[in-house]
Amino acid sequence: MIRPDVPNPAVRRLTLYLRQLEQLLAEGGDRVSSTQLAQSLHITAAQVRKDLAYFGAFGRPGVGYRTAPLIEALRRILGTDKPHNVIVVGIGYLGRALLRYRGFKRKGFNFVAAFDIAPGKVGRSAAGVQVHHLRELPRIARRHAVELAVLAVPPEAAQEVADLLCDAGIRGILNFAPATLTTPEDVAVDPVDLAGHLEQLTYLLGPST
Amino acid sequence: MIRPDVPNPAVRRLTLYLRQLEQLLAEGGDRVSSTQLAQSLHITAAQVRKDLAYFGAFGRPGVGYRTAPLIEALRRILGTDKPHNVIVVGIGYLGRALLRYRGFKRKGFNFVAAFDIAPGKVGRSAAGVQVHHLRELPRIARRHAVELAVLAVPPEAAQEVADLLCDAGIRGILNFAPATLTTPEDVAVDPVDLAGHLEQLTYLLGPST
DNA sequence: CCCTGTGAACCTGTTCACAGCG
DNA sequence: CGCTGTGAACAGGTTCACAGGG
Repeated sequence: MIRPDVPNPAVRRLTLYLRQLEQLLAEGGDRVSSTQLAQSLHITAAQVRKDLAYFGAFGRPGVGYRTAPLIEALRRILGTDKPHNVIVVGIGYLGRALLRYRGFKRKGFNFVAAFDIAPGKVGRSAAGVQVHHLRELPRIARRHAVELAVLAVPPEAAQEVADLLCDAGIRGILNFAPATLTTPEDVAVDPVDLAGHLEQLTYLLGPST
Repeated sequence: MIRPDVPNPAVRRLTLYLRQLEQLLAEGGDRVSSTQLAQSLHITAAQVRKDLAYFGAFGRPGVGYRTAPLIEALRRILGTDKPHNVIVVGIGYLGRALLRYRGFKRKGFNFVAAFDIAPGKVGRSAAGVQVHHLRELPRIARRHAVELAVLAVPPEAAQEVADLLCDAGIRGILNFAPATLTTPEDVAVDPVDLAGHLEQLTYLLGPST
């Protein structure tokens, strides 16, 4: 199955559509129009239609989209129709919070192992997940066929760990370390720079106000 | 001082330039070329030059950019040359981890108060910050002239709390709740959907591989 | 008549290529 | 000669506007 050429921003919005649809379904709405969806997300209706149309004709003219089937379709497209095994590397406060974050499990992400190098952490468990020494990573990642990793280590260690993850067959890295990672073509990195996000907001506060 | 019309992606990259420059300075490099900067961030040199040129002529032809002054300039542009008071609303695991996250303090963000509604949390302190009842928010936010808030509450409560924040004079919200917020024009929202980010990665894993 | 799907027009942001300065 | 700053060319995404189906 060949992936059609879809703009990256459109894929990011798919997540938002899915979220909105799930809420809508919970409230008993079994149909939506692109206009409704657009308004609740503060974007245009044409945008919604075009984004969805990249992946198929899910709606019916004159009617709109049926909520439940569209949810299912979006989950299949995004890959969250099946559960995924995930590992976390770096068990500081952030790593622990992420292990406990319920939004992940709700989407079918299961943490199967955690990794660190601090003697005080290795061998214990965090949020019900066993913490292993980093050197065990290749073995354990392969055993559980893990494809996704969450990286929450200090920036100095990030690249080194990323290399290890790539060697261990990981295909996607959610990177919380404020560092730019270099990975092979076939390993995706999604960077989340927490301090950077706050910095964007201070920019918007305006000059010297 | 009127802000020139700068593309949003360019502002986001400013954060990356700053990060790279700080690392470079720590390693003793007192000059950089757009090419070096570009390579370390996996973008083009023209991009770097154009982004910086939106804000002024910081470099010298034939030489490049001087690290220290450029860092200073970027901090001033982004608004992190001065410290900022920040509050956190929602003291779950994520909220607590964010209170402890060192990357914030390193950029001059100081948490002056935390808020929740759970009786077991209110009145205690988390990560050295006092946890108040949500109803105290307006008073405390105003007293400390707080402009920025981190929102880490359940999605159902997000909009309600956002309204409260806006009324309390907050100018920017870093939103970790998976919900789209509606705010007045002059209040900026930067959404960080953690589960959404992992979902982007599963999309990239490809269909049924 | 309402609402989708879509080519075409438009716009924003990126890359190119070069003039000009140290 | 090296490297910046920048207008001009280009590319990628968004919005428009309408044809066509329920």
